[in-house]
Amino acid sequence: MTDESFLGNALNGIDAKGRLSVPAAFREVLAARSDDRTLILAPAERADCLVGYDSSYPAKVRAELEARFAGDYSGARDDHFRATFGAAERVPIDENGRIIVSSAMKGTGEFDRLALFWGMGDYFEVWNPLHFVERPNLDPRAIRIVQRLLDARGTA
Amino acid sequence: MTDESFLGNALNGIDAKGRLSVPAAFREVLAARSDDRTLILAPAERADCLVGYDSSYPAKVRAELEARFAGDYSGARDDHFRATFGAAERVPIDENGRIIVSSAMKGTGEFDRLALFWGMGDYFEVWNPLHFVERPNLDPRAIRIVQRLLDARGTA
DNA sequence: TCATATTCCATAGTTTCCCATTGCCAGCCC
DNA sequence: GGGCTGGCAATGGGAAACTATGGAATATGA
Repeated sequence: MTDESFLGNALNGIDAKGRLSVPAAFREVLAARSDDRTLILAPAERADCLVGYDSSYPAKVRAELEARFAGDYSGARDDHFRATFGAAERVPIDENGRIIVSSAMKGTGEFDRLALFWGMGDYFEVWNPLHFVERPNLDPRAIRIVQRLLDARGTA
Repeated sequence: MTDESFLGNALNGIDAKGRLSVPAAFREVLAARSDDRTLILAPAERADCLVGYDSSYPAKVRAELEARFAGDYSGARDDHFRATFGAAERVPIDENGRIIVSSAMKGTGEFDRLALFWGMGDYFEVWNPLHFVERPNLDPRAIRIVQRLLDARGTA
């Protein structure tokens, strides 16, 4: 089987109802990894963007966290679980391949009208493209890709 | 199979009669985990909030506690069991998806008019949102999510 | 009998579903 | 090679369904 990694990128619009098309290439990877039509969205740990996974992710993270905090009955353990699960969402993908970006996620990702999907191998990120291109220390070739996508949309 | 974890969050109102809507997403997880229309509410062990879970979960809690206190025949062990089980309640979910928050639980969770549901993977928490946002050492992104929810309600 | 608690019904605001439209790309035929 | 054509991806709008919540009606108990 082909290795199911999230590759590539796409710039899609968020409409007035909060609807956002998931790129077809990513939908295929999601379907190959777990066969229900949902994905998991969560705040990224080190950037103001979102991360997306297939729906097998919560079980994996739960196992990891429980191993890591085995025997730890402190509040720190609880705070970790809070940040991991309470801030994430399970989002269904509709017949047209779209998800609804809740207002909470819109706030966390600081989106306005556009969302940039960016493959990260095991998962993908969803950015406000305007933040992406201003990120320092990022490969300038990646930034140029996004700038061309923005230009193709008509400038902003 | 879809992994049934409690993910996400919701801020709902407690009305004059003590009625509180359980978020639909959590109701689905509860139903998937144990098909009766009730949930268990209990004081949280390490924070001034409540924890909620489906009715198959107490057995798991008991197993965990027994492992944790294996060989411990002190009063501390008994006090833990007292706090965990005696103070818990089984609460029915009505046709509209609501529960009644008893005055005991209102006191334990220190609620006034609003209740914050927060997913923790295997279970969920119910907070007075004003306490949640003041919790030190909690991920600031989680706090911002709740602050936005509070703002959306009209400030308090 | 009165107060308290519970069930039932009503409604407003969203959200979800369904169908239509547009634009792009690939392949095919001429 | 140029142009036609078919399929799919992304997007837009309207209608139906559902969530959260308020109030009224009925039961329950002191």
